[in-house]
Amino acid sequence: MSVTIKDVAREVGVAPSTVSRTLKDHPSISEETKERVRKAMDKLGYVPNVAARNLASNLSNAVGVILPALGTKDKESNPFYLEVISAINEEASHHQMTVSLATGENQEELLKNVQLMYRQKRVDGFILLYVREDDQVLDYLVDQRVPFTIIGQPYKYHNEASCVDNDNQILGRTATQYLIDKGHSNVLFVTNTENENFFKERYFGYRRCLGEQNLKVLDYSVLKEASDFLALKDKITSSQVSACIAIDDMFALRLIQFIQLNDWLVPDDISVISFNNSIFSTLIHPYITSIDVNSKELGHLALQEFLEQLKKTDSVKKRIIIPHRLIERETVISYK
Amino acid sequence: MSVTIKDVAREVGVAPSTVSRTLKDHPSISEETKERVRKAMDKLGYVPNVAARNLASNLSNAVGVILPALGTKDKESNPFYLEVISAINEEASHHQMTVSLATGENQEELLKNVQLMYRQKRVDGFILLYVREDDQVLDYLVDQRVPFTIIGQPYKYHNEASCVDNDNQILGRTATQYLIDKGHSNVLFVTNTENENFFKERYFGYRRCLGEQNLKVLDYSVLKEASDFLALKDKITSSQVSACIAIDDMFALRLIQFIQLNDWLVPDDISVISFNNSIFSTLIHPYITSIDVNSKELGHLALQEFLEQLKKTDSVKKRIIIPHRLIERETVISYK
DNA sequence: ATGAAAGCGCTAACAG
DNA sequence: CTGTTAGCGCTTTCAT
Repeated sequence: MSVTIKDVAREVGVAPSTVSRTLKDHPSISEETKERVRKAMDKLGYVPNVAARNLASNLSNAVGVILPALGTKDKESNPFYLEVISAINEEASHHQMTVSLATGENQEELLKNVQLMYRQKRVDGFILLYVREDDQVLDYLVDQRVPFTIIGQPYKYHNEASCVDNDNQILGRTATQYLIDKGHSNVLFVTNTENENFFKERYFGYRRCLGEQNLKVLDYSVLKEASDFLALKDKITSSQVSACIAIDDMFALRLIQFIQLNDWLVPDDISVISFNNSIFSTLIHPYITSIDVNSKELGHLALQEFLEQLKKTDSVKKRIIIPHRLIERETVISYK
Repeated sequence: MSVTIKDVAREVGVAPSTVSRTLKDHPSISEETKERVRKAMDKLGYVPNVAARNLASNLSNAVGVILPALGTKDKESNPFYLEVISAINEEASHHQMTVSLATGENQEELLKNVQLMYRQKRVDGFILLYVREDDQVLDYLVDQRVPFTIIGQPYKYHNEASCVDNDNQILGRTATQYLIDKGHSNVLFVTNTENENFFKERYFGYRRCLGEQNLKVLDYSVLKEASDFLALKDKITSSQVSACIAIDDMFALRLIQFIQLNDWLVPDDISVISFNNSIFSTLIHPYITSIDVNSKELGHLALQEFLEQLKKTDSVKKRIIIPHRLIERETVISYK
């Protein structure tokens, strides 16, 4: 049926192992025979059978990408995930690897799927696209010494987890400093999620930035349910807030709407800056000034780092920081 | 290392083949021994090695999901894809299959990746998440008799392609009829894409619906670049348009913005209805009245249909239609 | 109803 | 530098 390593070997008049070695560019084969083998491969249209290779090498050449147990439609609609997945996939195909997805309706199901994928040897390890506290999936990976890398920063296992991430503290600081530079002195941090690690970090960056410059730092405000409306309005008025930092673009859109509902103008009365630079920031005017987290790069490097982990399981569990980029648009006014 | 079929066989005192047969619930094994084998599997924690299975059976138990060659950030941000992918993945895991992704920066790269995945036997076939004219990928699949099913409706190969889709003509008709029922008689179809099949179908549904009732049918309007602004404004004014059908939610958001820019109110002056019922329809007020295409169901059925194709390659290339659902929100006013 | 045995296509010692 | 060979774990005839 399809061309095998043996066919190629016969064609060239060498042993199958020689062909196999040529495939991996093994140093102990002479350039000359390698060349002859490669020619024959082309001629016969040889393509390695991954199943056979996997069985023999006990590797699957596949990486599992773990999505958060969705639940909320908000999460599933976040363009960030697909962007990162595409990036991982691109990079993976450059390394002759494929990516398989691990999803689940809830944590238990997700864990089950992850375990099965690994035990069936469908994947060599995983890249996690989320971080949460008390994550059984993460526990499993660490416990079983499954190779993995996280996009984000975990709550624990700081020395057992390799991760690729933005420096969210710096992100928070960058946003804050940008507003300060534009002449804002009463800056408020607004969010719809308090538990995510990236929120805590960004908020902390905000606090330190203001604190260091002896400017007024405000406790963050939550805007999630209708009951939060009044509190936020009061806060803005009483603290004479002139600028808000929103936890991400999608939320910023809602925040802007809230501001306008209260007869304030963006950016004339209140400026807004946010994170992610996703499609949401250029959906409607005023376009949102936002900090790009570089999702492509996150994906690419996550895969490369994962490959490192795979090569030597004992390799250092480093933490790779991806730079960001502030995109100026229409939601911040300058007082200088 | 890990438990194999042999270990189980030894434990029970049967031949490996008996264990293998139990795994597939082969009829020629007595229920009694099957039971004993299953017990032993549980006891030893046996998990089949897919690589071995794949090699022996020449099947990979994996399906490739082909994403459109992205290019535009708009496409990559469309939440529809991730929703469908998740749904496919869910269904796949219920059938002991995994999904691998096929992506590419452009058509050529995508084709290359698809071919490689298939020739390396990483996947048994594909599910396509897009449709385009003159698609080399589709040509390849049909030409090489690779099993596949399309989510959407292809331009050609009507008898060689199994597909799962909404009936976009009915969708267009549903939107139109809804507006008519609410007392609108001058309805305009607005889009930012003219080439996609789903646009053509929805627009055709719109035309037929109005035509059959002897109401005024208008040529569709395009709103893509700044140069389209004036034309659209004139059209609305001169044709006394009271309602617009937008090609999807994301676009509807932009359309609404355009309308408001011209000092019209939604829905007081102009009503809007759109398709997809994605996150974009409930992002900002007025929330958009939209037709849900049921992406979960699309994904689930696509996988099931793909499995059919896999079982018997010669099976009928049917076309499965997924029902839709109109979600009433805040962008359509009733004159009745 | 069950067992024996021959592969599936490739890798990786071990020889030479 | 290259060949020989013994598997990797499972499926699947062919016997019994």
